[in-house]
Amino acid sequence: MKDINKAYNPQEAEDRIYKKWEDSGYFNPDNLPGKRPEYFSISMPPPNVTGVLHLGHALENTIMDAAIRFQRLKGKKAVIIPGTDHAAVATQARVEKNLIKEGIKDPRKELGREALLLKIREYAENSKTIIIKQIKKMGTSCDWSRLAYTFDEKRSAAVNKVFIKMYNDGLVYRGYRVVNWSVKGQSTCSDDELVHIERDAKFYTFKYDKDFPFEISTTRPETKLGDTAVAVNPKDERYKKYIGQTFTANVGAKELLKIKIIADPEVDPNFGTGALGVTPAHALVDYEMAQKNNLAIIPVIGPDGKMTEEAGNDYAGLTVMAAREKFVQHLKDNGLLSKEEDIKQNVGTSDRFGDVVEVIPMTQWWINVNKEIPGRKKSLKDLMRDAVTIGNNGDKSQIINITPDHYSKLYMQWIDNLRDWCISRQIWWGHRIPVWYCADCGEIIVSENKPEKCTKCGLNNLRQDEDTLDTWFSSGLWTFSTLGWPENIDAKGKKIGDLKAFHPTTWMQMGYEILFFWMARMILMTTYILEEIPFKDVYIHGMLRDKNGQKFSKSLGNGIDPIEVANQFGTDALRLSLISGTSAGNDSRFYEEKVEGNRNFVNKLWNISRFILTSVKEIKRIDKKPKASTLADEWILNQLAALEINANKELEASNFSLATDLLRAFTWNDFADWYLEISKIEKDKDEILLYILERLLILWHPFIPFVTEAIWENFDADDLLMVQVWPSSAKASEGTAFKQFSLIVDIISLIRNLRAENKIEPAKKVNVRMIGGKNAKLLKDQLSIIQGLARIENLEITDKGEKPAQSVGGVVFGVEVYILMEGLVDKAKETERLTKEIEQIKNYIVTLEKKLGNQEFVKNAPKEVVAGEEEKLADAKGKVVKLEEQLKGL
RNA sequence: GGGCAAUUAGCUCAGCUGGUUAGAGCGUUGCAUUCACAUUGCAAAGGUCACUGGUUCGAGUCCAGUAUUGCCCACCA
Repeated sequence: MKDINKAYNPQEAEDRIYKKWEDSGYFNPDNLPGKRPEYFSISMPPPNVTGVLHLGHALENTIMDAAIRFQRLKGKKAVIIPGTDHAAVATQARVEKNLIKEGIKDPRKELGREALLLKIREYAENSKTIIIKQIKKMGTSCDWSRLAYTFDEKRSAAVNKVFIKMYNDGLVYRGYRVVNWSVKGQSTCSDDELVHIERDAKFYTFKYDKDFPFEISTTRPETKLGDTAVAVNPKDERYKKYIGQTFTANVGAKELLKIKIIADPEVDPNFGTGALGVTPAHALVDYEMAQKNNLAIIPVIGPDGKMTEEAGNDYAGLTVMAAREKFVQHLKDNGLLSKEEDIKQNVGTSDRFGDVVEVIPMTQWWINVNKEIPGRKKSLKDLMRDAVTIGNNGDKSQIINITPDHYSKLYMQWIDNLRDWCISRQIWWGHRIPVWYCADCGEIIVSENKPEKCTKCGLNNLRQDEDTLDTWFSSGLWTFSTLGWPENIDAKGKKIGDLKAFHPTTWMQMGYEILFFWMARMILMTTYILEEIPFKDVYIHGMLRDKNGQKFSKSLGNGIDPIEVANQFGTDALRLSLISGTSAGNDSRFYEEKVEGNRNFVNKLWNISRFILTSVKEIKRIDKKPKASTLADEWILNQLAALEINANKELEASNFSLATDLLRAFTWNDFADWYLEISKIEKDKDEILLYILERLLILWHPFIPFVTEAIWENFDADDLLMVQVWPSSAKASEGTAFKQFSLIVDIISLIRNLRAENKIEPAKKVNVRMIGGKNAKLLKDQLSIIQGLARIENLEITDKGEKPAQSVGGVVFGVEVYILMEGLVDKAKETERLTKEIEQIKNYIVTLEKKLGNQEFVKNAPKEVVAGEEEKLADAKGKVVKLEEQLKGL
């Protein structure tokens, strides 16, 4: 007899089993056994090297791994390409913060570029090591031989290539425009990197000077030193006469302000005075108005967050707040300020550095999203739209399918609002922009490596651009840069190698919070570079929250370390907790009790196996479906077949939670509670037990890979569980076995009640003549009654007489049972219900037939309406047939 | 201001294209347990599917409106 532990011990099994998987080489699709014509590839969203994995990562790993293990079992060439992300700003910000804690006041100044980069690299490498270890702990079956990093040599080469191509196509340009500037981080950030917060502000109403004809209102008086216009609504009678005029105003700036009165329909006449002071240098809207009206741009705030010389001697060098106070004082002193109100204001803050960003005009690198791509007749924006609507290049097989569907609306809305993407950053950790400036002639050379000499003047006084690229630039290339782009494009421009084998990737999962950051950028980059979509299906998962529905966050201190949970309850229990009871796109709560319950389930499965493996005569694999010799056998095999079909269906549709529900119901309720109990009485079920167990292990494997593989070790199998063949039943019938069985259960239930009420003597044998035929749905409960009975030794149910007419019968516990059909207690009720429903639908059919028989209707109604009605009719008729069959079966 | 979602048992959540008497896990209550499993078993209680209308032979499911909650976007200076 096998010796198997009483309880499953994940600590003992997990590391050993992961190593076994790794050693097998099966994480690499090239090593998978058998012919595998179809591929299934997943790019792992690379975790940032800013620290360790959190629960969200654990969720992602679980989802991805469940998907890939399922596909691997299904015989696909399945691969997860793993990797990590250098996360430019995020990582540098984190390391700088740490250094400041250690007492270095200004890390950039004190350490300099090289030394600081060294520190960050050290931190990143350390982080990477931890992250990889943690991913392994989660059981994720990714192909480590293809491990990538957004900042490694290959990915850097890809980044440079793409930048250069975009530059040559005129999509990347260098331009002087207003940017979002984090004074604290001393870097730009893109529109998406802003987090809007509401704060209290003062709203001032005043005149520029005493000669100015009317008042304006603002929350940023200090920026008024750089105003070059006032915008009013063209319909506003108060100001109509001024439109087109230019006034000069003395506000104390370096030069007199020349204020042109311009008309803009966007100006709300009812807000403030209805006149808006336009500061092109320090507000995006104002900047856009300046572009339209050809206005001067006067920066009065510098990148250091202090007032510039343009602001005038009184203000230059002051911080923004100090300048504001001073300017307001100036207005008060001169009787120019007429109102000061408290209002709520929305401001953008840097998501990484946390400070309120200043809008400042600067020369930066941009990606033009509206310009036509040479030879494509489309802009990048168009490509991004096409990918989720008509398909890339109008090819319907190149449509990205987003689950849940409504996120595609959000995506489209984002594209509509998309402006040119500012891609240069002034931080140091990241891909340096491959652009060289000639100090002698000012030539700009775009090149991957430092050119020997200037292409224009021939001198070699070249300096590389100091800036680095937005981290999402490299992330956008992820699906193809990890598959060997650009080497894997041959001379004819055809894909070869991994790129051919696995791109477009099959499936992608991500949280909705990076839909714009990442998904959108991947679509942009991939459709542009490869003229292909990056992935066919995107599964959007929700966010995990704590027990009270709060977000997990460092500041709240409610974080849960997934590794700790895995250590305590086992990785399988953790995985099951993350994936069950959730649905795509919706947030879910995570709490310990849930994990505990799943730990219990994992243990249950372990014990089911323990029971089977220790009680069978010989542990062996059963290839062919065993023959059912009793009703119970027939029933459970039928249930299993149904499970195989339905679990497969749900998994194909990425309904992970539904699949686990089905599996759990079968495993615990049908198989353990019920069939195993019967097997203790009805003997000789070794084959069926082993057959079901084997299949159950495969079906469960995508979700709880460790325990299933651990149990599998007891089979004398020639290969790992992870590469077995996914069972696929062609069909399951609800056939007679199912019905008969539920009837038998009902009988036993009735007898038990009669005994309990002393209507029959407990020891007396009974002849079954009728049944309390309630409802098949109660089956579950009734099955457990059987189990209860199974423990009563003296119970015997027989009908030694001849088999009654109009009866069904079968063998339970080795006892023959016959049930008279005519005595069904609930037959009348059921008949009534069915009759009523049939009648209802028949009425409907008559209505429909009348409608379709009406020539007028058929002639006048649109084709699809008629077709729809016909479909409804067929549907209804089918239902009647089904119901009538049911009625007959009673 | 614009948009997207959610509202189902005490709690956390499922419920696919409308079709038997709306489900699970946890929790609660009672009972059992030398049996593979106390990380157990059995049973019970617990729901006008937010509200109001509509479509339909039939609505938790589709539509409209209301309320509440959450999220995203946005230049009210």
